[in-house]
Amino acid sequence: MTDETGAYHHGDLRAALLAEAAAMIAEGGAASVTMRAIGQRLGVSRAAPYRHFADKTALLVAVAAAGFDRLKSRLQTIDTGAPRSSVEQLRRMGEEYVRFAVENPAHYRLMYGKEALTRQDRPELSEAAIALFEQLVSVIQAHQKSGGIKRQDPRAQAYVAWSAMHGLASLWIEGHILATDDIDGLIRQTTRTVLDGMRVRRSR
Amino acid sequence: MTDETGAYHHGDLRAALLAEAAAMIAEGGAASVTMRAIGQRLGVSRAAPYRHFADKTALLVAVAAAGFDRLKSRLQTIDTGAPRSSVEQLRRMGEEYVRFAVENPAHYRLMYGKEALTRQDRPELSEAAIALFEQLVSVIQAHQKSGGIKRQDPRAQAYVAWSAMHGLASLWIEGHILATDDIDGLIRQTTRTVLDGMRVRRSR
DNA sequence: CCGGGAGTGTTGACGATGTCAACATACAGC
DNA sequence: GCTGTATGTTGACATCGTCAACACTCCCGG
Repeated sequence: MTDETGAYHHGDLRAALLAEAAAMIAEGGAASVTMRAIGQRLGVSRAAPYRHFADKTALLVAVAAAGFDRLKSRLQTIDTGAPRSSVEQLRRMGEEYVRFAVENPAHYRLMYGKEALTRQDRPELSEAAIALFEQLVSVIQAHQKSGGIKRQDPRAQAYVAWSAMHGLASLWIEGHILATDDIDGLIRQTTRTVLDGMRVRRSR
Repeated sequence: MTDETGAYHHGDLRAALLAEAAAMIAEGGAASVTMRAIGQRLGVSRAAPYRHFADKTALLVAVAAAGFDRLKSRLQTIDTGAPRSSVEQLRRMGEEYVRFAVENPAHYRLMYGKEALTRQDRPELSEAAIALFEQLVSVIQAHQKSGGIKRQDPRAQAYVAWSAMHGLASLWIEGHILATDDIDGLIRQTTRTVLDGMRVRRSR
């Protein structure tokens, strides 16, 4: 073995904790993650996780940050999977963003639910979110250059787009959207509306 | 006394619990609300709240629902405060929505944070949120008739607008928006972008 | 007027949970 | 092989939500 993370008694408990916590979140929500429960599922004692994470919050923050990384990778695939010429691609990224949330509701909730995590700043989590945001900014800048969307502050535009997608994902996850049957249609309409508002056009 | 809620020993503990819980949420977040703490602050025992609310969740749900009511009233003021002729009014409603969230971050978080509240359906909370949504639908319908915005499914359009506003509020509250200095400008840009995407126009 | 019942509040207790200190074990490098 | 450190375990404690048993207060019917 001799991984860089170490593999003493258990054999890389740190990675196992991250995976098991993510699994438990998917099964029963973040509230179901208990130091005792996760230890039991991994065959270690309740205090074992404290050798790898300062406290329960640190573990959850790490899981949440991993979620941001996964989401970013998924969007990156779309970003590089087609030419940046058409705003169509930006639209697909938005759709993929919401789809990730719909497929991983509890994980997504954890990523954005600061209340459950901390009242202090958790740099690890902030950085992961910022990386995602910067990716979006870069795509928007590219589309500004190609003339697809208005040449405003790209960061502000990125916040607007992010807000719309995150809001839709959040409302859906919390059960506030009753158009249960056609979430895909709603996702499309949301991306189209926002992009239309960002597009270059003659009138007005 | 002889209120409809009763005023026996304490003198309307139920109302006091709601008010005190809201105050504690504003001061220290929803996590700081403890049955023991709230009892102590009101000079009653830790079990006294259980005579008025089935459990802690029920209390928090009631507080959250009250938040939806307050928010709805606030938007209603704008809705009725000016003629519905201009979409300008819809824009102001959106801005007011986000402003409410920014001014009451912990309360807003509670309103939308299902995780902290329940895994079952809480009809009281759902109904309060739906009432808010229906208000938005009605305003949008009015603007469709006056020709300001596209004649699409008004509910779908309401979801889009709600998503954008809620998303912006949520991102801001969770500290993901670093343009700390000019939140008002960002709010304005968000409402304008979404409304532009919903507007009737010649091109395209 | 008064006695009982319902509404309201209190106390004691229990199980679950996060966390720490003290202790035990196993691996790595000398 | 020995020693130190990384890793894991156990016991304990404080806090929390919640319930059962009890106590008090008010109102209403006789």
